[in-house]
Amino acid sequence: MAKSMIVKKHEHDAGEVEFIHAEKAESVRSMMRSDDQFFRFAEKIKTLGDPTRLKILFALSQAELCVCDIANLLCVSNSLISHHLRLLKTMRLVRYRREGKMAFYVLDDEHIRNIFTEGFNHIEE
Amino acid sequence: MAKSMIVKKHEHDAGEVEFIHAEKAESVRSMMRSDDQFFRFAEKIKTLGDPTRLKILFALSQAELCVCDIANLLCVSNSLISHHLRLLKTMRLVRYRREGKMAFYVLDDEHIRNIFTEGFNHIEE
DNA sequence: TATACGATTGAATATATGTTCAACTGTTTA
DNA sequence: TAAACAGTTGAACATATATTCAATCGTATA
Repeated sequence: MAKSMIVKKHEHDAGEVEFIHAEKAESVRSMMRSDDQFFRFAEKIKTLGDPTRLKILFALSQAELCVCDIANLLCVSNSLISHHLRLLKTMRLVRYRREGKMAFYVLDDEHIRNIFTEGFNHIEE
Repeated sequence: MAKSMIVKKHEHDAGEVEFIHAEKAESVRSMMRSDDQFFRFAEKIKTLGDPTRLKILFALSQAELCVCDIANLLCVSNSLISHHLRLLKTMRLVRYRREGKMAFYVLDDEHIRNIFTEGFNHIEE
């Protein structure tokens, strides 16, 4: 109903953080990992959170493929595949080998291979 | 060295897609899942690809907590937690229960609980 | 009943991210 | 040696996403 009325916050001693359920919350706090660990973990997961990259990884879990064939397979540009492969390479999820003017990529992460071979929609993260 | 010279593309019969390594590529193509499956899978993974949500899920894997305590625990606003919880609820990763003016949330996904209890940095997706 | 409080919501913002495009590299081959 | 080709790169763009802020809801309480 009414809004923006005068507000007089309940003054609380210091600037200390107050939990409503102190015991439980403190116990959880003691289990918490560092910000950095959560951040890095999230970065790794993000790498997998894109349909195009998932397709690439799935394809590379089936066979060693050159950039060109991956692009045709997914019906997208060479350039796009190359961009994604760079990221996947940085994250050490794929490995590559040069042969003449071609570059052959393979999946280089057994955990991801398992996700795909173990049914895909079955485990589903 | 030089650039933008006249280009005469090698004309190839029809508009058919051509693989460089036809046999391998066709075999991989036959294993491919639908766009929709990749898309939905990626959506689920994306939900986990954020540090704040990971922290929330980890906290809720340790105990049932109210929004307010989660916010204090992570040193972020109530509002932010609420936004994230809505998404997590939509994705059926958390469950909640109302009690008076408070809402208590818990983790509602055993697979995620395993990821956390099995070492966190050990499996690391 | 008016105020406080926990929680939710929507709009606004800033930033991150996927995709496209054009230019370029290095290798092959005609 | 010049053209074709596989692949890479950086800038530009559009969209998605996380976070903030102010307003609001419903419940409790002084």
